[in-house]
Amino acid sequence: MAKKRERYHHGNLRPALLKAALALIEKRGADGWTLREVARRAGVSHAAPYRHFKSKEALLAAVAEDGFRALVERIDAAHATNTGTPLERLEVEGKVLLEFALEESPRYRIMFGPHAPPRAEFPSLAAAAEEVFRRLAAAVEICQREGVLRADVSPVLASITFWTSIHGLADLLLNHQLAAFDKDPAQAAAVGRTVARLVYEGLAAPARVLP
Amino acid sequence: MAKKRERYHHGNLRPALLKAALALIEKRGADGWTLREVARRAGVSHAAPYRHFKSKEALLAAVAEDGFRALVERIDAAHATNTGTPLERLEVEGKVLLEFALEESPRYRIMFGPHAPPRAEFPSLAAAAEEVFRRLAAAVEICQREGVLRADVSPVLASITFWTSIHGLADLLLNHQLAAFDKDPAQAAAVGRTVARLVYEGLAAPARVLP
DNA sequence: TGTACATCAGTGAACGCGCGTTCACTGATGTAC
DNA sequence: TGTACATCAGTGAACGCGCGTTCACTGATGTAC
Repeated sequence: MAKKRERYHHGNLRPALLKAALALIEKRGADGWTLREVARRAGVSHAAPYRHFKSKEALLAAVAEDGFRALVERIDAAHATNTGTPLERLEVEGKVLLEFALEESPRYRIMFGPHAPPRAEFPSLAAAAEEVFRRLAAAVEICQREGVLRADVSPVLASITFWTSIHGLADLLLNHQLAAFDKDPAQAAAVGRTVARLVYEGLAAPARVLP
Repeated sequence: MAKKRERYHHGNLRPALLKAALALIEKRGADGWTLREVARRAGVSHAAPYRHFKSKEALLAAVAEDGFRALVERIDAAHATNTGTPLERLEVEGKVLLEFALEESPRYRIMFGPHAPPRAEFPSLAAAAEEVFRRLAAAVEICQREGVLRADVSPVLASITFWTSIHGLADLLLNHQLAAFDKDPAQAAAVGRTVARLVYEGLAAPARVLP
């Protein structure tokens, strides 16, 4: 931040730009941020980023890509310390997803929000995202095979339902639509657990007997 | 559009600005749009909007407020032609919500997205939003009282779960994260029905007997 | 019915701003011999 | 170990742009008498 660069060559500009962009997006939002200010923050002229990214959007895509990789790492790390039942593994993935959304909201928004760069135009971004979805789908499918998630719907639809609940909750929290739980991340996590339980068990009154 | 205004006074500028803003947001996104272009589209100088809105954000808040009113109207209209069971009424609200999100996505985004104007600063916006939430919460509570939704969770948490699923699905669809269902609104509606059923009945395998 | 006048809803010029991108350039680096 | 030279990663000026907001203004409207 404060330290003035004295060398002509930065030496590490690409990652520095990504870091500066993330910090700036954190401050100004997924739009709001400017390429010139990113350069300024990296202590470099405003034209320098063009040596590393062909456009502003390409930089944004790289930020998103990094985000997907970080998310995959989180998931894998959580699995590494927790080799439980298939259902527990699915739970862990949901938990990691929600935590990531809340703790790394600027990145999350760039990965999944309206400003997400078009995956079709950035193949390496698409590949990184694929890695996340692969893990999700696999966990759901195993649960279905093991008879712990209902198997009368396709894995895709089951995954979507799962993913939908997490994303919906995360997004409402991030957009301050659930004002009651805004302040307190612990509260948010508690709501997450309850919603997860309700989606798993169903909102229907349990008294009903299945035919 | 084409018709040139000849009168000095527009006569109906406020609603014309709101309409133009909505159309522009549709085209350019919830950021992207500019006050000057809205004025241009309304066939008026770029300073004219300041007679009706104290700032760009105030105009945006008015657009959101209109959106909430339109949503309330939709809900009430749907209820008027359908006085079914409490559960059916809840279903209808969910359906209307999802339809609104998909059909009026620009408005929906401004109402619930990251660019939603802060409700605290725009009391009439907050009031309009309140009207929607009141209806949602009421429908959920009646279902709980009638024993058709589980009553072992607070109405608030049940509502959040309901709302979360709808919003999550809507937002993922709008952000093109569910690429498979992007093209076809009928498909999207079908996914909506399935997700709703899954959330109602639960994702758990039905074989399990409750203790 | 006519008129004076306050008020309202527009105009257009101006302010100050910062943006994304391009371009010709230059200083630093690293490689071949 | 030294040096020529290609390549790389920066610089800074410039282009063209449109923005949100303010201001003094003016044309139109409507109201009181």
